[in-house]
Amino acid sequence: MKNNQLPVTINIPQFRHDLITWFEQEQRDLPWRENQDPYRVWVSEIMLQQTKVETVIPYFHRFIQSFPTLEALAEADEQQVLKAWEGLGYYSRVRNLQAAVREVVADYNAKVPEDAEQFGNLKGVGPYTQGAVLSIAYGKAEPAVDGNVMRVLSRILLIQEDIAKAKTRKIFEQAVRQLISHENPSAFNQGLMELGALICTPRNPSCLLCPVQVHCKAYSEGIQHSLPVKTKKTKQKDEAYYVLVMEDKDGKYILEQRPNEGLLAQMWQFPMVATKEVSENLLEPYIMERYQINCQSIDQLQPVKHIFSHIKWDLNVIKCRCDKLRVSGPAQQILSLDEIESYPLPVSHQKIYKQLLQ
DNA sequence: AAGGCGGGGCG
DNA sequence: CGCCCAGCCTT
Repeated sequence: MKNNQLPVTINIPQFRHDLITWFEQEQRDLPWRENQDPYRVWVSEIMLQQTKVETVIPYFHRFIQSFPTLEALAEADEQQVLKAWEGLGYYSRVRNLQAAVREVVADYNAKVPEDAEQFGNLKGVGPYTQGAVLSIAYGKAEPAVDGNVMRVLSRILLIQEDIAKAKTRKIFEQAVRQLISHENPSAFNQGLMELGALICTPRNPSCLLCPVQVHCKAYSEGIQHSLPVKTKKTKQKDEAYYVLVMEDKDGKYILEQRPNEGLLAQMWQFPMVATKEVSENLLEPYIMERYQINCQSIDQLQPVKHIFSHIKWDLNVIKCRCDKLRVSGPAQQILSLDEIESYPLPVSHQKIYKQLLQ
């Protein structure tokens, strides 16, 4: 192994002590901190990926209530699992999680493996989640480097590498391996993240309240605001669709399931067609040809704009009153408003659904 | 190494 | 508006 570690020149024992003492004093009372059940810790870590704590809390309660144990989740209906995740985003997280717990039941006698390699090879478990679950649930001294940790340590240790680059994470993992408390890896890792969430925030960090201020090189040089260095910029694509809300005389609607892969995989929606595929005045014949359905009338509902991290959707919502609906494929259903309630819809289509309720 | 993959909240 | 959030997977 090459000895190219960055110089960690802070007082390590003092830093550990200051961080852990602060964490034990100031940590938030969060539902996944009630105990160290590896399953609950695991669920929380998946939910918290790219998602704020306040957003996760209600989802965590509902999810654990519906699927209290690893076995319960393994045996659950996939649609119900997806429904429990509805609105949380990044839906592959929960499909991977269920696949992984099924793996644990099949291969590890329904016990979350303590072995880093075994746990890390499970679906949806990357380097961060691996270290987080193993340290928090099992007390293993493994690094758990997320965005918080990179921000906090970039400031304390004055690390100027671009955190948008994939290999940079390894630098921080090496730093954590030198810093981490072997007596209490859980409090150390959670302390770094809690510090990032409460004190060492992206903008306007509260350095005057920081329990490890005396260790912080960025603060001592007054450059905490310019760290971490991050280059990646997002460019969004614009996409415009007609959303076809086809309603029959019984107040039922056609819903279709999205493909198994890609954006909003396996979620349900009102049928959509890209506006560039058909001009608005030809929608009726299009519906006739594509869905074999005769429209009696066409109305515009409130248009919906929806922003993803990488796409902007402009949804032109068209309500078609139809004499009789029919499905034109296995991925379609004719459903009442009540029945739609039990299907997982992306937020953009929940907005449309809410219009129909009025 | 870079891009796809949600949704919400903040300045 | 752009940025960030307890990231992972595919190419």
